[in-house]
Amino acid sequence: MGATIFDVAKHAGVSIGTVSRVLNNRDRVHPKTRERVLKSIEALNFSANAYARGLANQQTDTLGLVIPQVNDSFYFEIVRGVEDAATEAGYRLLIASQPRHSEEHRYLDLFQRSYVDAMVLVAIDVHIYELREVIDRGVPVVLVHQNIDKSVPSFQADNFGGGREITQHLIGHGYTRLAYITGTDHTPDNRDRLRGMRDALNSSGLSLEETNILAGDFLPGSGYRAALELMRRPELPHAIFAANDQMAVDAIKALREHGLRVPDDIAVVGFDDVLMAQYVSPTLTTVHQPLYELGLQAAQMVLTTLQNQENVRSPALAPSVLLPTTLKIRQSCGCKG
Amino acid sequence: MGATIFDVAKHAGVSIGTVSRVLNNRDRVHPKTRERVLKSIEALNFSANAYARGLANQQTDTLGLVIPQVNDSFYFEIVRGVEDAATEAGYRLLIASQPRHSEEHRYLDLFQRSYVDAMVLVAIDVHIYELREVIDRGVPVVLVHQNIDKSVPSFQADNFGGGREITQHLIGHGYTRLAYITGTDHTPDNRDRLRGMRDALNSSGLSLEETNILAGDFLPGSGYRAALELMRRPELPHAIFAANDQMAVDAIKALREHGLRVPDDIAVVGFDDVLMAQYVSPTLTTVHQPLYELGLQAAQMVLTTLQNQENVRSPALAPSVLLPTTLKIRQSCGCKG
DNA sequence: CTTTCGTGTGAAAGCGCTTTTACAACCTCT
DNA sequence: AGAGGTTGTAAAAGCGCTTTCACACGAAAG
Repeated sequence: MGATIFDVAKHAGVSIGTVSRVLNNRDRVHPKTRERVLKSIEALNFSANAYARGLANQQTDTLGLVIPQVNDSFYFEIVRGVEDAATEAGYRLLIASQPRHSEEHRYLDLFQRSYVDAMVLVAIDVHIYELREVIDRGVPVVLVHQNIDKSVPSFQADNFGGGREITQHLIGHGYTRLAYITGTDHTPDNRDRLRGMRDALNSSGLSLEETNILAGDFLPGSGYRAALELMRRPELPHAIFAANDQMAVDAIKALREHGLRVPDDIAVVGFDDVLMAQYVSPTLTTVHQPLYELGLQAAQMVLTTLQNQENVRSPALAPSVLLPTTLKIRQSCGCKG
Repeated sequence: MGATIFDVAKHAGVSIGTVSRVLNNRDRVHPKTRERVLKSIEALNFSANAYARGLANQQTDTLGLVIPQVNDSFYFEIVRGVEDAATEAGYRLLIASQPRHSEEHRYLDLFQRSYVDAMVLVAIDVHIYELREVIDRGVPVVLVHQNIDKSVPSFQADNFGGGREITQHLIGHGYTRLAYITGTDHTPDNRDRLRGMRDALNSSGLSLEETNILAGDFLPGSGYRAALELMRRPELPHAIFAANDQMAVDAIKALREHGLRVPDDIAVVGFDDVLMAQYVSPTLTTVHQPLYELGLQAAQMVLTTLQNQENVRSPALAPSVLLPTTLKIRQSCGCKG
């Protein structure tokens, strides 16, 4: 048990009120008194109990972060961004994770008890009315990698733009017959990437045949199966665009196992730019997502909202920020590596 | 602002003390009264304020976790383990990160203010006297991937055993001239892996020549340089053991760029079993570290200590747990893939 | 020399909860 | 029927802090 504000007061020969005022630079305290209090704080190695403070202040300087429970570390970059923003602003970071598509939202209760001042939700399936409840309580919320309602601010990578850009790149190679391996169907990530692909094709007078859309699920295995399926066809596409790197790598594996050369016989590209993309052979052309930035900016936004208390509950200005992706040109599309 | 215990009391027609007793299953409450209180809690959607509770209880059901600020996501698996253990035990997780070798320990102050009940420190350079202060305050601490003092419990991967095992495997291939690319010199990880390697060699009547120990730093780039250095020698070693996968992959890159085939001309193995090890070509033989388990068990241990308050401050029984690593045999050592 | 005003500080209430203390109400014996 | 035990509950103190309120003091004004 460390020293309390009471100990400091006694040591400095003042009242606890004065110590508190020194601590918070509230009101005016005589310079000499302040000096004395500061010395006592130093001497006793005093540090104000955040919980007592939270109770008295009705705010806790704590940011709640929810991330999906995934077995890869894809989301960790986002956490780093959020952590940096929180630390920067003098906030603590309380973390909860939960299964990606769980209906039960433990963290909502957790965060309510813990009185987090704001929340960042990463790729979490949540209903708008649950969020409204939180927001109406004065706790600003921001979504990352998810966008369920216009009234809740969100930060996402520009999946559409990324999908379009990488498709344009494939078209630039002269490929006209393209195939797409989908992610889980209902996710906006998957849909937007596909939309981007279609947009690029259409702009070039090309189109994506329905039969060249292969069902995948973002997980390893489905990329492999999709490639097998394509190889059963009389005619191979020129290039495959997989909704994420994991499936792209898997597809390449299947193709090579059947004697096809990538990118010479068929090009394959992915999405995400996971670390591994640089190390597979051939190195994988893909779209980089600004994960760190996403986390950083989302957290900064929500903390700023908090500081300008005014508009927390105003659904009016809920920006939906799209951060640009970057095309990472490597070997698997046919470019020199 | 949610309902308070006072609101519940009024709604149920009892005193707040009774509500508290129901909440904590303390003392006996008449079944009928309990029922009534429970209903009111339900009706008002009441959830006890964790901060008020923390203040009254002098404990906060919060576990503090410190992880190094690294730009790769290597430590994320540990975080998952810790998070699972915390959730399981009904604890919240407060996360702080800091530069790997920073002298300044923000988190100590942070955690003191926040009154975390226990702390898990991952790969953090910290002085024993700083920890003693914390521990003497009754906050149990456990170290992961670090072991600064016998009086503080720690969880580590068995780097020695892992280094020995993979070296034995190389020897089994018939390789006798081995080289080692070091990590940052002073880390125990690096030292133990090297010790393990030496041990295996000595047991087979072999030895590691000093000139075959190349200075690396765990970072990409140094593996590349070390391989270049080796290729300048009149005679190549049969195999290279790099202190981590990153450097191993980099070394392979350098070797291949100079026309050497891995593993035919020279074998290369790593340590860590990062995700990428499965995707490089050739796939990388390496040592898997039980990261999730490390985090899980460390957190479980520290929370158990907390529950059996007795021995928190007793330096007597501070177990130093070594979790076994697993050899991941892939292609880069010369085995069939 | 009294009145007014600003300045600095102490006393005390309150944040939401846990826990101790005290005491009614009801039983169970003799 | 009264003494002695249980049981269930209310009342109140306390956790460490912030903040309001009031007030003492000295300076400026009348």
